[in-house]
Amino acid sequence: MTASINDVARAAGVSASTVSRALRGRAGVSDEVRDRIASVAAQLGYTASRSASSLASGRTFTIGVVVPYVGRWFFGTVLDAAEQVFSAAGYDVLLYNLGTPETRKRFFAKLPVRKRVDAVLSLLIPDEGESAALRSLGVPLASTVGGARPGFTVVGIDDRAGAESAVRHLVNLGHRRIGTISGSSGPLHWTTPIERRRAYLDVLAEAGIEHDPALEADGDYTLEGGERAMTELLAASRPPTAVFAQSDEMAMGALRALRRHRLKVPDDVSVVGFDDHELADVIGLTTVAQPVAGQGAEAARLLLRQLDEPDAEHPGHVQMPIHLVLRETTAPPRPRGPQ
Amino acid sequence: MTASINDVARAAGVSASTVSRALRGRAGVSDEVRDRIASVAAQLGYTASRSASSLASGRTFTIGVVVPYVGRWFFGTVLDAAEQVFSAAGYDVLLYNLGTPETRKRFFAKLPVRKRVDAVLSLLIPDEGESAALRSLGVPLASTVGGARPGFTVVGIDDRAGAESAVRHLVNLGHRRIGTISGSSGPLHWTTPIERRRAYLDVLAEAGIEHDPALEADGDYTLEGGERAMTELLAASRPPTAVFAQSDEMAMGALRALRRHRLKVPDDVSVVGFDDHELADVIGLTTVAQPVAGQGAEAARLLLRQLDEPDAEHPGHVQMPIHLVLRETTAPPRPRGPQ
DNA sequence: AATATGAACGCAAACGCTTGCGCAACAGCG
DNA sequence: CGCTGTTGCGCAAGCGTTTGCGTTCATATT
Repeated sequence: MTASINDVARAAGVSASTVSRALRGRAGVSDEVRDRIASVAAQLGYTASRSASSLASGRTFTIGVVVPYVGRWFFGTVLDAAEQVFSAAGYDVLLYNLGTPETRKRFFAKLPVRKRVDAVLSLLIPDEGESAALRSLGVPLASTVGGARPGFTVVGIDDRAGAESAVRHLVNLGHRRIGTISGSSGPLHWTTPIERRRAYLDVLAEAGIEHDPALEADGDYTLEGGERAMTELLAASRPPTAVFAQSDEMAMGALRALRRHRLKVPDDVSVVGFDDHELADVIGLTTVAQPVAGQGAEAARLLLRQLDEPDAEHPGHVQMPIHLVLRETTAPPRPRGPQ
Repeated sequence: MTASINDVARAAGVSASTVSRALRGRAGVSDEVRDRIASVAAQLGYTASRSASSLASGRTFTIGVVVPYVGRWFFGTVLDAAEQVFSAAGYDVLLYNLGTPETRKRFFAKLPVRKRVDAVLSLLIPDEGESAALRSLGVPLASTVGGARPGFTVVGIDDRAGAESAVRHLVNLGHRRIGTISGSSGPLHWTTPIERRRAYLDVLAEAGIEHDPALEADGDYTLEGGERAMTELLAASRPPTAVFAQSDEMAMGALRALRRHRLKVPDDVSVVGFDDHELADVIGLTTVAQPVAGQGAEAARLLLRQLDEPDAEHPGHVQMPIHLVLRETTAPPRPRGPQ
């Protein structure tokens, strides 16, 4: 069918080993022979079979990337950036999309990446068992979400500081009834929602505002969840004048709910998000910006470095910068009548 | 390191061939032995090496998916849906993100998928040479974009009809100066922008409206491009009262531009998009809805069917339904003074 | 009872590479 | 001129599966 290494060897009048060495830039081949082999290979349209070469060498030149939802902006963007780094370095990307609990379970049970990848980049936070499963692969691991984890290189942001700046912004504007839409649900062992919520509580306490449980709702990190959560908050006996949504997509859901309730943003309710979604600017959403693509690229680079220098010292946790972006969904609370 | 088929064979007291047959459900193994092998394999945590098995069998159980930009909503969503179908069927997905001309060129020059995949799903429109390269792989091909192409199973929508319904909607509202933001740029041999533009021209003609070239601008299928294009249109001597943006992301860019110009939507300008982006609903964008995830899933299914029954008859082109979704960015034109 | 039939399993040859080792040939050295 | 190194290349043994074919043994057939 397609040309094999022996076809090339025969056509070039050398042995298969020389072809192998020549094409991969290994030493021990004269320039003349190397050129000849290269041209013959090109002419025959020869590409080494990845299966055969990885079987023989143990290297797969493939990176496994596991993602909760490729379709969501955050993950898509991280993946995009990471893929570019990997493919530029000659690695292929094997994608595992683990949206549902079943697919996730099946993935970690069968571990289809075993013997198939040189490293794994996880865009989801594995629980203890899942972490152990990944570690059992014996390859470098990285993650772009959550906090530091043994065996993983994780590049992330300071969730606490980011959330603090968001809530503090609302406090500084004069808000006292500040709600939050969190994303804590699901079986994810995710430090992110914990950190962000903690920051919310801390800033409130620091400002001397009493915490009202009726002002917290779960938005499941989705648009629809954000909408539901906002609706819940509005149903409180004393609804909030400002809301910190712990992701932009939930913030957008909140905006939708507010629109349905004929409430004006920011006049009636202020909203601040988290992520700086690509569309946050379009809708004028005030939010905490994090370098999403940057984290994907950085994680990919760190992984590659580990593959290149397995014995060197490698950072276990790097933090990327964040900053608050002021747009048009936050303003001082509407002056009230007799308070 | 990790267990091989011989370890399992030894532990189960059978030959490697029997293990192979047993684990893959092939005939010729008694139930008793099959069970024993299964339990031994589970105990040893054995997974067959994909490299070895595909080298021996010629099957890779891997699908190559090539995407222009994973980060963009449309492609991310298609990919998500397709991946689910593939992984449910036991196939892995090898992702190629071909955002830049260089990566794209390199991909088609080296064809890293050669001997690595059983089929290819392309979310970009290959030109003639690229199509030929893909066909040379000798595996089933599918695509979710553009029109019918020889050698490909393509699942798409009726772009012409969709665009017509969008423009006709604007006409019916009473608009006469209708602009369009197209996405024709780039070296993509893409029928989509051609079809959508054609529809735009046809409907104008059908309504007896003279075509004004100043009301066409290129938005490059991006948010920023849409914004630029809208700004251009507004600079026309007689700016449009309505705009048909040929994708939702460009429509969102247009909305941003309009906001910057302090123009009200839909009071001053109506906007209709195309795609029904997940956030279209949030911002109330009137648009032509197409089943994005549906197309990805359908294409994946068709590809799998071709792998299962290579000799059967397979459809070359399937069309999915579309419909106009009315929201809040379109309205009759503001009554003018002496016209 | 002899033979054909089929099921269950093992043998061994691929599959297409990589790589340690060996062997020339040649250069540099004293 | 012999000796040690170096360079360029081929040999052959893997890497871990799959699969065609052969063998054995129990069962069915005449």
